Amino acid sequence: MAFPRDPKVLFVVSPSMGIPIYQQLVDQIKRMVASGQLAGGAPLPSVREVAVTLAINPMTVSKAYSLLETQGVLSRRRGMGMVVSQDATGTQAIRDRLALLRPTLERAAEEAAQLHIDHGAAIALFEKVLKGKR
Amino acid sequence: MAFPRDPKVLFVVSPSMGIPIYQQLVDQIKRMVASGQLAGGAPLPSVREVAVTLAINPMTVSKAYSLLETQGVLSRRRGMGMVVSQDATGTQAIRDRLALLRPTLERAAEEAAQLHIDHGAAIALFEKVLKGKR
Amino acid sequence: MAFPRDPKVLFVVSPSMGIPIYQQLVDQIKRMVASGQLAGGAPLPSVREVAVTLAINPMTVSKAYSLLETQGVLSRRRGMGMVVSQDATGTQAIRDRLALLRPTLERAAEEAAQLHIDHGAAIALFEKVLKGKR
Amino acid sequence: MAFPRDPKVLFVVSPSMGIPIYQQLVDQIKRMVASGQLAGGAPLPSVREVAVTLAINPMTVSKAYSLLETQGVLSRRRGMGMVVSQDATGTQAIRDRLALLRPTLERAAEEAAQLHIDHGAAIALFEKVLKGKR
DNA sequence: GTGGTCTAGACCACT
DNA sequence: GTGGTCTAGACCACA
Repeated sequence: MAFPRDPKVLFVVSPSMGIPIYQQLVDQIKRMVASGQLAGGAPLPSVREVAVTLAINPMTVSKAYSLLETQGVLSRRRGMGMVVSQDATGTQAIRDRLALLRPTLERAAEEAAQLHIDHGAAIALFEKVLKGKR
Repeated sequence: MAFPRDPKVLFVVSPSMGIPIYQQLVDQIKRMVASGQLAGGAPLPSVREVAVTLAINPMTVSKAYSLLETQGVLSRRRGMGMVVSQDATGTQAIRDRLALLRPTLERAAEEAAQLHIDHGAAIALFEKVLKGKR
Repeated sequence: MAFPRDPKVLFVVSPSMGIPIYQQLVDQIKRMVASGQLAGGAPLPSVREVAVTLAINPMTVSKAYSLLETQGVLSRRRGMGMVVSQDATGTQAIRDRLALLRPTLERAAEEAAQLHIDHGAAIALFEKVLKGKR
Repeated sequence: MAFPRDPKVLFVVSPSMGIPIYQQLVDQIKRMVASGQLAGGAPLPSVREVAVTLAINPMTVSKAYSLLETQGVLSRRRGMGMVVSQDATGTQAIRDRLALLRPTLERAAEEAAQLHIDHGAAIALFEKVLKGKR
């Protein structure tokens, strides 16, 4: 049990949703890194563990991890599985949390424009939704 | 009291984008109905016409129209083309423009929460993005 | 006004239903002949009149009349429009009302079999539906 | 506890008949779900398999499956094929076998009324037809 | 003229 | 392996 502490990381996926499972994992891990929930060097649960827990295909988890490795967010520690990169350029880029939020807001702005919803109404709705979140 | 001839309805699609063409058409028509640009009873350009104009396959257009028909947004006038449903429940649901915008904003709120971005910062970013739209 | 009495015949069609309009007209007229509501020699409303009343295309009415003429149910009286055939073989065949009802019941029996509904339950449901009709 | 492998599900279609092939498939699968022959979670033969077996185009099969998915009868397991929805509202509605039979019987009752056929005669004919089915 | 159906075959995304 | 998307082109039914 000399492993680097129990990685109490939990992922959630919604199968049969529009977004691919591997993509949901990638986004989720990025957000956890950005918010500091996953610090540099922190270990990630093994591919097999995630696969069993979420009842998904191991290859799907592997694809997510590989993608994040390519992007420099995760590193492969031989014999120890994946860990969050210490301060690689990849991780650096993710630290800008606003940048991660922007794409979705841009899509919302696009939709608002096409629906002829003015800025005030759109912002009001966003505020309402944010408050409803908790 | 003649019918609004020459349906000057124009669609735009971005091929080679991630979103399927038929889906782009579906979303676009829904927004046009929602914004009142396409009123109840308004005729839609024929499948062939759209296909030629956008240089896509008629079946792709047909698929979009069929989907909208099952959703109650469009009605088929046998041998006479498609028209926007008069006041079907489907169309009704679409009339609420804010409701159409909400899902995306909810996703944004969800992401903001996971990123530990506070409400003020999120709203500020949304305002910035909205202004950037034009 | 020397026309053979006002043909108080009324047709009903449900547009945007599965069954073609001309077919609905054909079936309806056959049933009216079978039940005696339209006796031999009785005049039918003109193509134009039916088309205007039901707000459908005259060609559709014409197609129904022509089909019935081919089948010997109607006859074309020059200058007088269509009338029910006096006792042509076509009309004769229609006089068997049960035969007209049979196809639909056969389809029902087919469906009941595929649904594994036994005869007793199917008949019980039919009785219930018949009583509900009035 | 292994999944019910070898889905011995067989479909039959009559090409060159009036009813579209995809519609025949849809109806057939609905009846199989209704009669319990296809339980919730049961896997369906792959699009390609059905296409080869019935010697029809994969897209035709795909269209049937897609329709049943939008109706909530089937679910897509990403990359793993289609299965019968566990207990979706769509499936639920189908479980009532009598309800599936009713529309046809109502049409028959309607026709009987228009033909002035009394209830007794109509039921007698239905019994006769049912017996003739086997 | 309208939309609907089907085919044959290619390519892509997900697991 | 799975289903999804799109194409090009043919034929049919309806009004």
